[in-house]
Amino acid sequence: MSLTEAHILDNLNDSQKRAVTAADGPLLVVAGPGTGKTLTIVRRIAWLIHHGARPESMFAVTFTNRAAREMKERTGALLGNAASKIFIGTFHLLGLTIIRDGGADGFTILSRDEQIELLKTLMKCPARKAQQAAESISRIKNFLDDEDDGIKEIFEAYQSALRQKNAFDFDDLIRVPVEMLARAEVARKYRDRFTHIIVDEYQDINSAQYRLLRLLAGGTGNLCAVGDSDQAIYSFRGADVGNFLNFEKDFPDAGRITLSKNYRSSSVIINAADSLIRHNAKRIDKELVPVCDRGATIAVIDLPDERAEGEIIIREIEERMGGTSHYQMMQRAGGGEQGSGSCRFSDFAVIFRTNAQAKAIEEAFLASGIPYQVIGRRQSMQSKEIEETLAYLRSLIRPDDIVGSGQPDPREAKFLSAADFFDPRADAVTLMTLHMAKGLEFPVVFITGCEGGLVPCTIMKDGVDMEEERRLFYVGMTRAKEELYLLRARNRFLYGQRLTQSPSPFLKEIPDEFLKSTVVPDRMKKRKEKDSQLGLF
DNA sequence: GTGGAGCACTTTTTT
DNA sequence: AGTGCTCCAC
Repeated sequence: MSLTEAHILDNLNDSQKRAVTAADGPLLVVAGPGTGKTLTIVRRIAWLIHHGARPESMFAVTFTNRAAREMKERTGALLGNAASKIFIGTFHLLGLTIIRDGGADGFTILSRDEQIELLKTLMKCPARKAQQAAESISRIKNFLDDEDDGIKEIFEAYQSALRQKNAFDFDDLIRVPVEMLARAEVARKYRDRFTHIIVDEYQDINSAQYRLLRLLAGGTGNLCAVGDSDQAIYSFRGADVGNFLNFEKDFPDAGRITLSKNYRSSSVIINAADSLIRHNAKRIDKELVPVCDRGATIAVIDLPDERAEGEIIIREIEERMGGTSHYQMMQRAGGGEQGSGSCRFSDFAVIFRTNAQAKAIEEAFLASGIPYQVIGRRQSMQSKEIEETLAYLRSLIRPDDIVGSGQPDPREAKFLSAADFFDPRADAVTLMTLHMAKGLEFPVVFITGCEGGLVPCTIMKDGVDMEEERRLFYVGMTRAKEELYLLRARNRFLYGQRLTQSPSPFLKEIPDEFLKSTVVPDRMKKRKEKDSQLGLF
């Protein structure tokens, strides 16, 4: 291997180097936003191999295909051939591999929709009820809830239907391996096989994933958990930050390394976000040190309503792009690529708490002609197209294209979601929820709906976890590299109601020195204007 | 099997 | 408000 130690450590800062070269044993890498987490993981893999670990003996797991793909590509770029022998994939793909390895054969995997369809038939009930049942079953299979009387009968019926069909659902891909590994000889086999384990986004693992990891890491304890308690935003689907916070109790001889240097954002953005997140109690305290310049002050804009919110976003984008007319000229001239400045539409992102907010923003974009893409959920206008495209792509895609040459299987196409087809190279403004924004970065970010009721999101439910909501806002803020806008409407139409909105309480947690507030007054009603003019005569 | 009236619902979502 | 679903009538 031509790779030298110097190559592997090239361009790393001190803490990154320490994480890369840390000795065997449990290791917690606390990696704040923009601190070079993936770089560090990839280099650590290279380091371990350089120091004698066999590629087949390690695996790195992520939650999403997107993250797995990136890690795979970067590992491949660094290590070449050896990289293909390392298991790099999602938790579910790891589980699938273990199940198949155990001799199971010819089974199918039920998609979410197929699962609900099956439950509808079994329960002879409307889709809604079936969906609720699917959720309960999912929670049981992830060891989040006990199997209580209410669900027991349905659960049994569902399980026997799966057996009959020789099928597994998504949750089985974790649960079944956990059960397989309960047998000592099976556990031993995998512990012998996998001597080095790396887990990305450890703060987001749920109970089932935790059990699987404990079983696999039981031998050497060579578990490297990478994550950030401040970016735990999936508790609503069973993720438990507690696993991250308790890592050093779980593995008493664990080392801890904190990556503090932020290479992504201006110091204003980093210091503001850091001040905010320090209001959380359930976290591993860490410093976040900006490497970039101070940058622009964060714009807090107080607007009359959600329409004005859309309009001001358009105005700010057009200003930076040199005006719409310029953009249209470029298009007509067939130039296409980008404007004369350094700005592209893909430099901008609009982020919101709820999908319902997308509508007003989309309308503003449609009226302006600025290209945009909404990522994530079943969105209004694009949903059908996306679904159709997805179905088409799923039918075409060879799985080995997705997961690499290691584990080809036609089933793996089921693991694709809409988010996997988000094209970061498309020159369009990206609209998405705070959840979907995690892991991404943009030069200019607009966070809309910075209002009580939405951030934190309390309109639908009380007893909301304030710390998780604060983390979400933190994730949103730290997506911005250069400029950050925090937009709030005084008046908002939401779920059939016009609401008077107060500013988000989180805004007060950011020191004034980082903010510049602007108030846009209510638009004058045309009629009123006329009336007052007439009144003059 | 289809079309329309009425009804319930509306945070976040990967695999 | 708007949608998506159910259920009933034909």
